[in-house]
Amino acid sequence: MKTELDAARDLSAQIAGAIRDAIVAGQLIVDERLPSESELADKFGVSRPTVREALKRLAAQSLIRTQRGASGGAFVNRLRYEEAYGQQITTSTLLLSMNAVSFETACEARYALERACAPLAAQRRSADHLAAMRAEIHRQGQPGLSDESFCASDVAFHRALVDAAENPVLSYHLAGAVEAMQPLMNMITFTARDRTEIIARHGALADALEARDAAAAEAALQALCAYTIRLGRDVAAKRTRRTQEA
Amino acid sequence: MKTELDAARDLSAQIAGAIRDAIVAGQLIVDERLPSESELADKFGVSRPTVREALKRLAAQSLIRTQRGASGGAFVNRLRYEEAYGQQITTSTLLLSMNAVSFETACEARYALERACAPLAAQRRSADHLAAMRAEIHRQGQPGLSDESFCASDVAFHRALVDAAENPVLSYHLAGAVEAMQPLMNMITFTARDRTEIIARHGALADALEARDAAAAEAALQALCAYTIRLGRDVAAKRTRRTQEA
DNA sequence: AGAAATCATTTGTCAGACATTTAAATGTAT
DNA sequence: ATACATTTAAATGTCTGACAAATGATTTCT
Repeated sequence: MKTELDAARDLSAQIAGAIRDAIVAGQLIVDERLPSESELADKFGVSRPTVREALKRLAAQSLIRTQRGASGGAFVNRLRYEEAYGQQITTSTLLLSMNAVSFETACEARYALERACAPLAAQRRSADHLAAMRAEIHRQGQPGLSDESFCASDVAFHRALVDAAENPVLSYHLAGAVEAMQPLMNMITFTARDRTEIIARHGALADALEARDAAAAEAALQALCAYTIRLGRDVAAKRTRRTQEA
Repeated sequence: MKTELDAARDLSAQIAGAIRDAIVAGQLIVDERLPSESELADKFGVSRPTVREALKRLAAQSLIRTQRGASGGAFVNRLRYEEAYGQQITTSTLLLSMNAVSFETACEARYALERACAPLAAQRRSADHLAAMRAEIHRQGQPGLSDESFCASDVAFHRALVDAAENPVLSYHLAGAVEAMQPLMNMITFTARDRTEIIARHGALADALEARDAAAAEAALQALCAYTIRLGRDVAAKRTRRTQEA
């Protein structure tokens, strides 16, 4: 039934797959202890190092955690949003850098996704969310702020927007999209005028949420998207010109 | 600088982290070969099994691939969308099941995200995308279709919608959201009337895309979302009633 | 009874060996 | 000289056995 597919894979990959399937299928529930490495080795007919490699694969995906000592072992891990965020961000970042995704494509995706949050955020935003956004806007206006810090604050601002939608599933999916943009954004040099423009848009967005005006929020995001893509185009154009000169 | 954080982790986790950082930072480029396991063992001052565990961790995240034989070894893997999809879907599915996310929350997130695709899909949809959607609609209308197949077709329909936006980054982020809903959807029993209703909405959505009418597409999605959440509520209500009876 | 010491279990790590795969080098025959 | 077969070397895959370290349970001593 499975030998055709499995034959091509390492034993540790097969074992990891079998255990993962059991977890996904709910045969192993959260916090349940797996058999010890020796027992697993016997069960699968392999040596302990092979079992360990399989377990490390699962640990890398946060599917299990291990504990040493008596009554230790490998336990099915409750996948928390915070852990999933990290992996999601790493994967998204690498996807962008390794596949030479254009700034425009990534930017379009990011703002499209944020736009999805706008109506919910307008409806549910708390005073805390608004305060967080205003704080970042203030930060972005401070003189002497490095481009990198400006980008970091931009990310924090947008994450506050996403969190304002009060939907953890949405926050999870957007974490990657928002954070993965940061390396791309860091390639942009923001002039004082650029910053003023962006800060104004952020202000408009915060105002819209405060007024619970979904349409205005979407419009602000749309404008922000267009402006950011324009900035990206300028950078690309400058680089092309420089390359041609050289 | 790092010893405080590293001290708590296994050697294999530290080594995997070091290599991962090098990949993310671009110090190791795609298709570049890592030193052999023996060389890595020397370099990090650990044994080969420990290095292997570290490499398996990275392999589990598709960051590297290994090849046997002469001139084999571990190579930095180009993270492809297809591979990333799979991990994304597994993670999303587990996040939903392990954190007892309500059907409503997941559904809301999914449709909010799809709504983000609607304007782009309306603008860029090709004849192929439309054909794929129509085909799934036709499939959904066939008598004798199991609930499971109906759900699978629903997923295929929505993925066609997402792909119609012609933005791979968007497709990637939505893959998890759409696919992870399937197990939750499978818990619903669709009556003939439910199906008729859903198929009508799907038809309206396809019509809107064909007419390149973004607003109509968003409206259709909104309606579909509301209807699906209602179905979920009914199921939950029935289950509660049954539990109380018992 | 309470604290200390011991024990048993389990993961973490190491060393060395052999099996298997694969590409390159070598040799051979046409 | 080219084409094919053979050998070789390098690398990963796997196994065995061992010891270290952590940790909860047990026993012992006060």
